[in-house]
Amino acid sequence: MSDGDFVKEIASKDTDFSQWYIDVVKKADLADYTMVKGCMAIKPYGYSLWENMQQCLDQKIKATGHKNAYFPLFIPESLLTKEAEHVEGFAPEVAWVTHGGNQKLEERLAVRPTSEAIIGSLYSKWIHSWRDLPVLINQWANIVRWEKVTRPFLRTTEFLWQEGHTAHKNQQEAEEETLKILRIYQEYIENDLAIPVLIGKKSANEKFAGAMHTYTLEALMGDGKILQAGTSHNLGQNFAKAFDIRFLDENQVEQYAWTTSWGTSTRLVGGIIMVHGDERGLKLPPKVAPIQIVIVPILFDKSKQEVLKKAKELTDILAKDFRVELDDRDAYTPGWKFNEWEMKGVPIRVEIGPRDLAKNQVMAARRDKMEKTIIPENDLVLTLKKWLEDIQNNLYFSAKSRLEKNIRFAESYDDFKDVIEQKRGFIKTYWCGNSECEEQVKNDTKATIRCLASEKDDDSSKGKCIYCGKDSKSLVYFGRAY
RNA sequence: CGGGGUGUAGCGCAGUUUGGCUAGCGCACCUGCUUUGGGAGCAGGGGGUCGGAGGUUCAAAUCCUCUCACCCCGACCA
Repeated sequence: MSDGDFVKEIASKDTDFSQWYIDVVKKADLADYTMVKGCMAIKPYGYSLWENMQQCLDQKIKATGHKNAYFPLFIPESLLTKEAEHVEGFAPEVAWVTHGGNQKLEERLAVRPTSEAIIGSLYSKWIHSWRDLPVLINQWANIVRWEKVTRPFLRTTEFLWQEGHTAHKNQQEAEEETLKILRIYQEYIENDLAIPVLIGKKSANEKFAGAMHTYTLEALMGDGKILQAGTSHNLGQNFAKAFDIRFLDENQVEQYAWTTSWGTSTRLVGGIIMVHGDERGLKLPPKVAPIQIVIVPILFDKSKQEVLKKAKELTDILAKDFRVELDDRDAYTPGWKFNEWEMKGVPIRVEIGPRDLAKNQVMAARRDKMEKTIIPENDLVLTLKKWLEDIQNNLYFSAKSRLEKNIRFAESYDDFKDVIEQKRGFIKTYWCGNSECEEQVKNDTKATIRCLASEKDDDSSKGKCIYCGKDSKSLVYFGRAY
């Protein structure tokens, strides 16, 4: 039997990836469209997934000495415009508040597209001495960016994220922070979300507006396109100078602080869908799945009461170790439920019916491999625990092997264009460091430099630029990005 | 902003060319009975005024004018 026999509600992943993506978002009950373009409602199942993701990352952020805080949604125009490169980068996508009630405001207010400006202006009040540093703050917040093309989770007008903002007493400490966060992000995205990433520095064209440099994590999606999964910026003293964040150091010398900022967003929900999903729908990594195990009782008239009773007992037992749900809805047949929970990506399904009752066993099915196995009741908790770990690893390693197969080396620009047209994925190649070459490649192929693989004096950087043929400064990864 | 397309029930669509009975179908929804180990069956039922405004006509989902929204391609773009 082919998948087509089962999948009645979602488009084919192979032939129509973007429709498949939209279908999964809607049918798995993650989110819904609203009256405002680009603004989605995140439904309970999707939000629960986000909450689990938040929790995983929040723990890691806090474990490294950062504290959460909250800053305002509105940023006065005069504040936003203080860092020139920053404004220029964000101006086209800022939403403005011009009226309070019926009264026109003296100065219009930006709805934050990111919070460097508002936080920078406050840090200037809070930081006076080297003893005040470092300041290590993170906030979970919503952000608005007026994008022309929007897609649920991947690029929405309003989205949820965390943004860290830190201030340090010297360049080195700021750089260490930037890299520490990069590693935390990598751990979170690879271990918790099971999404393998390539990490590295951004080119000047692609770095954050106003940053000294940006580190990024780049992930391969199911259609060969690349998703930027998170970024960590070393802002140097640019923002400290713009927002006047100064302190007296140990030697009584006045200095500007060195700041960093870093963020990951609900976009990663889109990443989870596009990395792990298949023809049947979502496939969720156990560590963040809202429901890890669903129990479907198989009900016949004669045995209904006993089976339900047993199913409830099992649910209570499993609830001590897992996020578990009993699906005792009467209106749907087991087959219908199987398909629905598969679409929603629940890692493990446990079936219990009269046959199992008699033998003190259950039937269990894994979403990742679509295998059904009988498990004796006595072994249940241990087996399921092992399965969840297994599924988590399996998702990661299959994604990892897909990633590795989709990093290709391009010898010539013709090769490069062929690969981008036909296979996509990452292309590893040399680059001279000139923005114009990067720009030309983008115009020709829509591919951009996702990140640098190595730089300058490193031997591995030596080669000829893929576009102009001159000596290269860097080995880089190109790809078409979301 | 340029080119193309689509708006009829929650979703997907037919009907529009050639105006005419109470605007129809599938899925979903509600009620009841029978069912339930891979998307159940039968019976009954609720829901739309045809994107909006104006016009032509005895009569408009259908023809005309204007307008709005959305989608695709291009341009733009963390």
